[in-house]
Amino acid sequence: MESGVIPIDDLAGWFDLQSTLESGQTFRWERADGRTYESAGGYGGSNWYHTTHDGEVIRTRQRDDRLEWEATIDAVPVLIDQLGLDDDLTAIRAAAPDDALIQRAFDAYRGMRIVRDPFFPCLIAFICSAQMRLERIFEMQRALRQTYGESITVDGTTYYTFPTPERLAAATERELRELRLGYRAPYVRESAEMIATGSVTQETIPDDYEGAHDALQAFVGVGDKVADCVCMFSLGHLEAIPLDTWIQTAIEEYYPECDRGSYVETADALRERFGRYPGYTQTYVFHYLRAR
DNA sequence: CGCCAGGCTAGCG
DNA sequence: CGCTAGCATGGC
Repeated sequence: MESGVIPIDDLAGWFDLQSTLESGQTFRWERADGRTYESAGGYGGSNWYHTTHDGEVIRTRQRDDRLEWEATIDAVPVLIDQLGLDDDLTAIRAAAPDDALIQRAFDAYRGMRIVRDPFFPCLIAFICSAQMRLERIFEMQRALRQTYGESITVDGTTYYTFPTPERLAAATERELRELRLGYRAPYVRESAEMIATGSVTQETIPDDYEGAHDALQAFVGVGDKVADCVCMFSLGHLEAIPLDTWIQTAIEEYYPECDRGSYVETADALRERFGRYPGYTQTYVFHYLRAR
């Protein structure tokens, strides 16, 4: 394995690996101790995480101002791209609206960044996310990897890639239900099939946010909210504001005048309140409300 | 037991 | 268009 260090002092606005990976943005990084989501360690912990990318294994952990990595490739460009290390978090933090809830959320998780996941695993994870707790979404993705992914053994440890669209399309609904995907099983299978057959793919999704938000809903199991999650956590549209149950609660309690009835109009109204980087504000507020 | 969790689909008016 | 029943599973 190759290895290296990314100095965090070189990044604008600090970095926190644990809150970035355990805030419900991504479900493709496993913590080496096998646990997930705030259990054991608390934020700023120095746990190892691992994932696979293009058939290569990447491990990383943070120790204070050093992001250490070990991988079967040079992981630096992958980490920079997928962990948002190029985002100017100093400017994003400075532009956060002067609003009590938003300021508290940004202060609570300094260094949390928005991930950029590969398209297919992101799509499948958020199709699975409907009416599910974060821990269960993670368990479902792990089950998909271990059942349909390819195994890679490095230094005596076995890792699993995320399955290809073709492999998931070839699974049966019954098999997917046996992995406890519930009513999401046919959504996963059919959406994978759409990509495998080429009827809708990442390449057919428009480049602009609104076009992408609409086009993604051609997939089965993808509505306004899941489309916004894929826009933000894979396609880089940081103006997306997924309206989930936690954000709906925030609207009721803090921004009732933003409730315009429909999803799109409410999201537009909330964008006016969330400042220059709406997706970052949304991600911090979501995580703050959910994890407090 | 009931309620809820990063909602969506299909069917109706 | 908007509205709603039904949908799997597991934690509390």
